[in-house]
Order: sequence, then C-alpha cells, then structure tokens
Amino acid sequence: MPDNLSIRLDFRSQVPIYTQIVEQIRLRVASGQLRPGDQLPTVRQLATELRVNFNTVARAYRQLDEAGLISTQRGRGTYIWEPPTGAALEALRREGLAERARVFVEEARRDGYTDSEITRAVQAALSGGDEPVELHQPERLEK
Amino acid sequence: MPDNLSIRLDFRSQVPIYTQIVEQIRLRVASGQLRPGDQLPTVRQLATELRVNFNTVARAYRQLDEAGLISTQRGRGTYIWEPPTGAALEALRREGLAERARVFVEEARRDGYTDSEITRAVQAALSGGDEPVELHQPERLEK
DNA sequence: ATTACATTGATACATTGATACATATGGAGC
DNA sequence: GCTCCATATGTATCAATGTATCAATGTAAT
Repeated sequence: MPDNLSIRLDFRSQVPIYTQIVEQIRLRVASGQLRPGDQLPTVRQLATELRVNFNTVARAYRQLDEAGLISTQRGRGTYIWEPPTGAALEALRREGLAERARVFVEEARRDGYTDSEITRAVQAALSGGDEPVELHQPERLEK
Repeated sequence: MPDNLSIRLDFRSQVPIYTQIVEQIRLRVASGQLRPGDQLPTVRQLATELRVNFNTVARAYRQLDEAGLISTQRGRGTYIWEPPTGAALEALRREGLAERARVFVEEARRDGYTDSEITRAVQAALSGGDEPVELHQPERLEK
C-alpha cells in the first residue's frame, strides 16, 4: 500500500474534510497514481497521518466504495477496485480537473488574489510552459 | 482550552454583545493571554458562561474568523490562529500566485488535460465558487 | 403609529470525534 | 490440522461542535 497519499487538507475550508479526501483519492485514481488492486492506507493510518478522526476517513472510504471506486472489506482493508472505463473515465477525469481547479482558486482567493489576477496567472502559466502552445514569440525559459 | 476567559459583558451597553466578545478576545490575543493554537471555549460553553445565546457567541467567533484571528472548524472547535510553520511556511513563501499557477498547470498537463480543458475548469471554478474574500485568511494547521 | 433594520434567541442540521462492536487474519500451543 | 486468542481492520451509534435559517425583540427613522 502507498505509504503516503500526500493528501493535503484545508481545515478552514468550507468543504468538509471527508469530501476533500474523497476528491483527492478520485484524482489519484483518475490520473493513474492509484491502480486497481492497490491497497489504500487503513482508516486509522490515514487518519493519523492527516490528524483527523478515523471516522472521517471511514466516511470518505464509504463514499468511494458506494461510487464503486474502491472496495472496503471489514477486517482486511481497502483496495482500489475496477479501472473506470469509457464515459465514466472521462467524467472522472473532468471531475478530477474540476476539483484541482477549485482548490487552486479557493486558496488563491483566500490569499487575497482577485479573479482577474488568477485568470492572468493561469494564462501566463499556460503560455509559459514548454508544452503544446504555439506562439509566435520566443519561448520563455524556466525561471 | 482556557476554562475561563473572564469576559465581562455590559448588557445595558449600546454596543452589541457579540462586538463586546469580539473586542475582548482581540485584547487577550494582543496581550498574549491567548496564544496561537489555544482552543477557545465552544460556542455553547462560552454562551452558558456569559448567559447569552450560543448564536451570539458563534457570531462573534465568525467575525474573528473572518478577520483571520481565529480558526473555527465545524465539529472540531475553535482555535487561535496559528501561523504556518516549517514546511508549510516554506511552501507558502515559495508559492506565490504565479508559482502555484505554474504547478497547477504543470500537473494538469502531465495528467493529460488539454490547455482548453484547464482554462475551462479554472473559469468554472471562478464562477462557481463564492465571491472572493478580501481578508487574508491563511490556511490553518491542525491543533 | 409604522416601517426598517440590527440584534438576539430557538430550532434543526451537517460535520467531526469518541466509544463500543463485528469481522478477518495470523500465530501459539496443542 | 485445529483451536484459541490477540490484533488489525472497517462499522455502527451517539455525543460534541459549529452553521444555517427563521422568529422574536428592541431601536431608530419616517
């Protein structure tokens, strides 16, 4: 099982802890960081790591279980279930990106940045990267 | 948590109860009587002590939270704001908006999202979420 | 007097925590 | 191999805590 899911919680956020956990695990499944058969940390392990009550983790696991993403087995542990396919996978990908965007925006806003500043920063990052952008201007160097 | 904040209320004053609570907690934080990480009495405890409705205390706590002085967490309690330390502080110092946007875009691209998908996701997050908060409310760490 | 607004109180609710429980695993002893 | 039991795992239930919503109250303006 992965020793560290590197889940980041924002205790001050309005979005509940268990939802944050759910979304971040979805994210890792959607991106392939977690693969079918992988064992997740036990509810108590993850709870200790995140400094949260294990019932909160259990609630997140139960939601993921009901969504068919993982398989929780009393006395044994929790495992990633089937790889989502087709439209489900596409939806999951979108949700994953949406969640990441939401977290990014929420943190930036809380730190006092305006919406237009955030938009500009993202556009700058998009055009600044070395990836699929085709600009007529010289590429920017890494900082 | 302190058993007694020794808050004195003047019920005949023109200044609202919740404002009196806010000001006296501000004072105790400023004077060091309340230190970062300290847990405040629960809204119900303090309300009983002061013989007011717990919603009044909750309102005071909410104002202090919005001012960044304390951190209220549903189901957990209320704590004096603790500035981030160690790795979290380092991350905050390093991660300006531009840096965070760069990381966000980089990770999304690595997971196969297209630039237009990323742009749409950010716009959706910007329009979907709450309006920006103008006060500085940095992330709170666990108690 | 009437209206509008701010403040406080009452009630229901969502989230998190504490505790006890049910189930599965693995080893000790036989 | 089998039994027993300690341990590890997820589950169920209730308590504790802050939040949302609306009603009641008081105060000022018209």
